[in-house]
Amino acid sequence: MSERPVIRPREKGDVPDDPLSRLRHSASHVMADAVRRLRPKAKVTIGPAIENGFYYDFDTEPFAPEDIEKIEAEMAKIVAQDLPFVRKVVSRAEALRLFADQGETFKVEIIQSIPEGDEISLYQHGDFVDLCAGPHIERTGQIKAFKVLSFAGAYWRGDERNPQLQRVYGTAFASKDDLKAHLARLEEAKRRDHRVLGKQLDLFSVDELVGPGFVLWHPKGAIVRTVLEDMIRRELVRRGYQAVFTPHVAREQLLEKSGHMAHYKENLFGGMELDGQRYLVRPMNCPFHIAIYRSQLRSHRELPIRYAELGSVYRYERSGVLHGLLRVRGFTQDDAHLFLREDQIEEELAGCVRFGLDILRLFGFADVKAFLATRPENFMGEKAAWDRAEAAIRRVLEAAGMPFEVDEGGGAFYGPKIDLKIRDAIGREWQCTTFQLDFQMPERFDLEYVAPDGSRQRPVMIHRALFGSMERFMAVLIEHFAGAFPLWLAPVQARVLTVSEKADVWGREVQARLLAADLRADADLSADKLGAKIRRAQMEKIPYMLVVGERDMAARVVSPRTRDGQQMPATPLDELAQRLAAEAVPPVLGATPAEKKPTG
RNA sequence: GCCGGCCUAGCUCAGUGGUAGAGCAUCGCUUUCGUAAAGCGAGGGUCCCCGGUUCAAUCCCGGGGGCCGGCUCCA
Repeated sequence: MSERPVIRPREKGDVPDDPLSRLRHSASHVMADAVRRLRPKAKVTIGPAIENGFYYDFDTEPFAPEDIEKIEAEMAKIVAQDLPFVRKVVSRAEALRLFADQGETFKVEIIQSIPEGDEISLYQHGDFVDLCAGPHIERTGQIKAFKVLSFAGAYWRGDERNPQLQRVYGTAFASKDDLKAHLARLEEAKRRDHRVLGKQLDLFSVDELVGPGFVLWHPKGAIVRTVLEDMIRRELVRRGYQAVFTPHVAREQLLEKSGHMAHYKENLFGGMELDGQRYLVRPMNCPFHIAIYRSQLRSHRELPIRYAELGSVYRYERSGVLHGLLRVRGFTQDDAHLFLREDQIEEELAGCVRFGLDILRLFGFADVKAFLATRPENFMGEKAAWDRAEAAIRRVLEAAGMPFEVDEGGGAFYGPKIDLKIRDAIGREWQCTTFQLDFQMPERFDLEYVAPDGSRQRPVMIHRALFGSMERFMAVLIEHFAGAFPLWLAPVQARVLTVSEKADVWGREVQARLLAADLRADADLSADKLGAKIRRAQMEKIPYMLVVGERDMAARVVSPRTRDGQQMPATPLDELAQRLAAEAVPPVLGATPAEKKPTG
């Protein structure tokens, strides 16, 4: 099963034509004009509006950071001139001549790729003419709020075999306030960056010596992960899954059989040869679970079989793509493989979707969208089976009342799949959960079960992961909660803060009582003043700060304060311990699962 | 992998062709304090690594590594 990428909002294909996109598209023309004024030799290519702004790609020398202001200043002049955008339809020959004369070889290439018979239009403002389908705003003066954001290398037509161009990113909004709000959102996202918070909160690190893309979970990060894992394990049992453990290394033949050697070779990690045998570190768990399935003859009565494992896998990812916990080279999937009869597809998928939604809701991810990827050109297996499977998926999603989009032909060659996308606290979308139907692996491994009539039948597989990977989900959670984990997840749930040394005895007793109530509690008995202790605890985003001074000690109470700065009335220790313990229990999942236990 | 930027104390960052600094953290002493930083003092550096230029390199040049923004990729 693949670890799915983050879906960063991005336009592709169709040209959007809402007013804001139109404004941004026009702003990209103005930017291209500005760059051409600054660098007459720069060749222009394309410059579309995108989700939160626009970009334009140029064939020119790389830009330097100080070019941002220069380009902005030049753009401001063009805006101030309030030039009209003029549309003009020209013949193919005219267009070709115009851009060829200017040496705009990329534009010439674009014109040549426009289907014969399509209208070719130009948009001009001032002296700047661009090949463009439009539409645009009326005048440059309408661009009231814009900003050049960054530079990047980008390949011509997005193909890395093509020359690399210089991309300039910018954004534009209808008003200065909107722009300001957007820049504030960018700041907020930066503030929540899991890489920054991971360091500040001492959750994890990546060490150059250990290797890029390999995560070291520090004690506090390990607590969060353990809580998540415990919750998963508990739910797996409730839903009829069986936990298995399998090795992280295997003989090369296993991955040859699974097709990974052929289809996944460039991502395989660390081959080694021992005793004349070649071994590889695993990039996926499925072949191992399949090996367990194959260890004995299976009856139709046993199905569905659901093997689950928090399976660590290693994949070589190109160095430039690594990113915090979101894109790593070693990670642990909350993986499971279901082996079923074809007539069980619908019910099992429904169970998977329910399971996934239940889990996601625990973290406050209520806005979940599904994406159904259907049969691609080079599909494997029988068309009729695909049709049945896709129909089953649609029924499942409809029954679950889930909005879903269809990605026609976007499925893997071995089967259709469903991905769930969640929206986090500041509106960004992430994809973690995935369910993939697989007709191919059972074939490759010649999996069978004995049908009621005694015949040997081939099972279908479902690969599924709910968190996707522990690493990725952790990153999403850190950013979603901005590091302030809910009580049940917080590495330190409560910290005792003594006002002075005189309360140390009581402070220790309070901590002991909390520990006895299964709370993750520590105590700050340092010689610092209370204000400093509070500040430290605040920065660690500890949910409860329990202030104890001499007054509290005398009354056998504690004075709690929450991390949102709220002071609560002094509370007797026992009462507080019970209350916090009750509040710290991991949330219970929804309806009792309907899945039946596999018969043993 | 590709384009660009960056790498200085544990962390965040100043800085210079003549081998280096701040704040926080750490350690010691003083302070015993009631809701977001008490005071004083001390220790701490292969200025990412390897080569080159130079009388002299943390600084300039070349190569390598890592990180960051993108691109490409993510069966």
